Formats: sequence, structure tokens, C-alpha cells
Amino acid sequence: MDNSQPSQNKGGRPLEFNPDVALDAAMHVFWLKGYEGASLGDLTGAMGINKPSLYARFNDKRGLFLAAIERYNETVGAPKLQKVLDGQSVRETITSYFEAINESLTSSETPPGCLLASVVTDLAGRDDEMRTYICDLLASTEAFLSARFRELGDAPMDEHTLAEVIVSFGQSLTARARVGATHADLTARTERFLSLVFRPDEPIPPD
Amino acid sequence: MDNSQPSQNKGGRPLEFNPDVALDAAMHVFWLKGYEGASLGDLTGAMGINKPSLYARFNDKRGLFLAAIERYNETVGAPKLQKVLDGQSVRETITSYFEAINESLTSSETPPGCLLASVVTDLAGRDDEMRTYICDLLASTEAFLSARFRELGDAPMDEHTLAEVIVSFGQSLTARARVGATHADLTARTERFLSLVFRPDEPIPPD
DNA sequence: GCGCAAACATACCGATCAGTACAAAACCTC
DNA sequence: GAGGTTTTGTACTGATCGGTATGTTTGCGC
Repeated sequence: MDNSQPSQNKGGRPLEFNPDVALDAAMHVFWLKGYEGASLGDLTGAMGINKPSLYARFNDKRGLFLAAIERYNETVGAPKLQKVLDGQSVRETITSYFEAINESLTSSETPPGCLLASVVTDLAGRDDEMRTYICDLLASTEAFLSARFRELGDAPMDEHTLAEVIVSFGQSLTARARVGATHADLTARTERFLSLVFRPDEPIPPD
Repeated sequence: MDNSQPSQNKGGRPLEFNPDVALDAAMHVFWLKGYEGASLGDLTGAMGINKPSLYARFNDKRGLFLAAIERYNETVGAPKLQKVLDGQSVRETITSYFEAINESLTSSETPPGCLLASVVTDLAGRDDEMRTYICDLLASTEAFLSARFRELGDAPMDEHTLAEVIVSFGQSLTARARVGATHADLTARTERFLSLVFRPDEPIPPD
């Protein structure tokens, strides 16, 4: 994925900043402050550029935001999903999924929680483009996990239901991390959740 | 809970607006637009008052926001919890909990989702007071459900673990509703989730 | 070197932001 | 009615918002 689309095709003064590095900085600011809460001063300051450079490359604040969440998905979200393919059983897959999530949610190098789950999901209440963006992402994640579960073949229940519940619990982890839960907190909660999904069979008392 | 603390103790011009009605309007604006996204113009317009009246009663924008989320909790959140006490079994309790949540999350008379789960949780990433507010609320909800489960005595597993998982799934519903899920969507997802929690016992294949 | 093209820094734009000063208006007690 | 008290509407504050006009600088091909 090359992010330097409109530059260096002909002569002219060369770009003095790395677009991906600047985008990472912008992503960081949005992640912490939200969309409306992030001012252009905050953004250009963190990116180390000035406003005309920002507008030349990203059109406007919203364009920068769209680029930032796209980069978030490419550098933070998608790699997590690829890593779970190493798991050779449903349980291993789920475990590594939650481990990857928890790691990213509580990293000391980034704001707490998930940019998409907190900032973008909040925005989705008043912005249809964000709404469908998140919807599609959730649906494709569930489809991805569901297909992998079916491939592995050892799911303790319907694969799609399992994928739904796994993604749902992942969403709750993002909210917990946003309000300050530590990695240990999330891990403990995850283990208790897994003890429910993979519990030993025991009779359910009738109503 | 009387919201007219600093008025009518002595003479003076009487208040021309109902504080609770105005607060409901402000809550609505914050719910839809977020904290930074809601301008004083939006707020006073929806509340039907002008700025000096707002500042006289709520100090500043943040004071109004605190009052709004307090009212949200009193009028939207807390009544839900009281209603689940009607359930005479764990399953009934959980079912009515999710029904109440889903109803409120997708009501056509309010913005999508949950004010606390989307707006306040996003804010919590940069605001410690909001952070602890949400943490305490989640913890007390889990404690409430856990205690009720123990009281009823027919939980299919450890009551605290069950309460944790129930509240977690509820959090995922709030996010789904924020991105446009309908009441039917949430109900269907809830039913699949419940089929996992209350599934008939069957052997788990060994790893 | 010269001319061109693109990115730079500065300074600026109107609009809107959160918050307030002030005086008229509406009630009370007396 | 007079005096005191609180709320009201209007008009305003300095600061900051997102976005831009402009001139300078730095590279390229020639």
C-alpha cells in the first residue's frame, strides 16, 4: 500500500515529511481526543507539518480522519486477524485472537482502547459513512472467524454463533480498556469468558 | 430527586422553564453529537433557554454534561435494573435485562445506542472523572446481577462469571445499536448468545 | 545558468467556540 | 406602590475553530 499517490510524478520540491509517519501521529491524536476534540493545531503539531501541507495531501480534516482510520485498520487491526491463522484448533484461534486484542488495547505506546470501537463508533451515531464502515468491518471479522472455525472443524457449537459471540466479547474488551482496564484485567475476564464457552458438560437444571 | 436546588427559596422572578425537561433536551443533544460535538448553540436551542439561564443553573458546559449523564442514569439506566427483579429465575432475569437494553438502544425517540457506552466511554480515554464513573457503573451492575443470580440460586455456573459475561454482551449490544442495528438484529443476536449460555449439555471434543 | 512545478512558512480569513456584562422584566415581602 | 431578588433577552468578549491566499524556497529538466 503506497501512500504517496499525488507526489513525485514530475519535478518540484520534494516532500519533507514521511506521509505514513505523519499519518501515524494524526491517528494517535484522533485516537486520544476523538474527531471533534482533535483540532487542526493538535494534528499539525503532532504531525510536524503545517496546515497547507496537510490540506494538500488530505483535502480536509475529514479526509485526514478517513486516512487515519484506514491506516489504523491496516497496521493495527488486520495484522491481528492474520496472526490467528496460526492457531490449529478453534480454542487456539480464539485464544490468540483475544491475546492480540488485549495487547493492542492496553499498549503503553498508544491511547487506551480501540480507535474504531470508541471514537468511530461514537461518530457512527451521527455519520452514516462511519456507520457502514464499522458495520462492514464487524461483519467481515465475524465471517472470517466463522470460516476459520469451520475449516478447523472442532467448534463446540455452530460456527457462526461462536464467531458472533467471540467478536461481541471482543467489543466489550475494547470498552473496558477505554475506561482503564489493564492487560491483566482483560486477561482475567477473558479466561472467565472462555471457561463459559469451553465449559465441561454438566446438566442444566430445568426451569 | 428534586432538580430545582438553587431556586424559589426567596422572592425573585420565577423560572420560566422546567429544569428536568431542559435537561432531557440537553441529554438528547449530547447523546447524538457527543461532548465536543455539541455546541452551546445546539444545547440552548434544544433546551429552549438562553445561555445566561444555562450558566446560572449548570455552571458551565461540563456541569451540564455531568447533570445530563446523571439524569440519563436515573431515567434510562437505573429503571432497567429494577425491572429485572421481576424475573423469578436466572434465565428470566437475563432475558428481561436484554429486552430492556435492546428496547432503549433502538428506541425511535432517542439517538441510537447508549449515551454512557458511546459518548462517555469515548470521553473516558481522556477524562479521568468519566473513566471512574463508567468503571463504577459497570462494577455495580455486575455486582447487582451477581447478587440477584445467587439469590435465585439456579445459575448454570459461577454467578459472578455469569454476571460478567452478561454485562459484557450487553456492552457489545450498545456498540451494535450505535452503528445502526435494529431491535430485531439485537434480539436475534441475543437469542444466539443465550443458546450458548444455556445450551444443552453435550460432550466437548478433546484438543 | 533558466524556467517550471511542487512544497514550504507565514499570515490571514470569516465563522463559531465557550463564556459573560448589563439592563429590562417578573415575582416576592412589606 | 417601593425595595429587594432572581431570571430573562440581547449583545458582546477574546480565543479558537477549520480552511486558505500568498509569496518564498527547493528541487527537477533543460
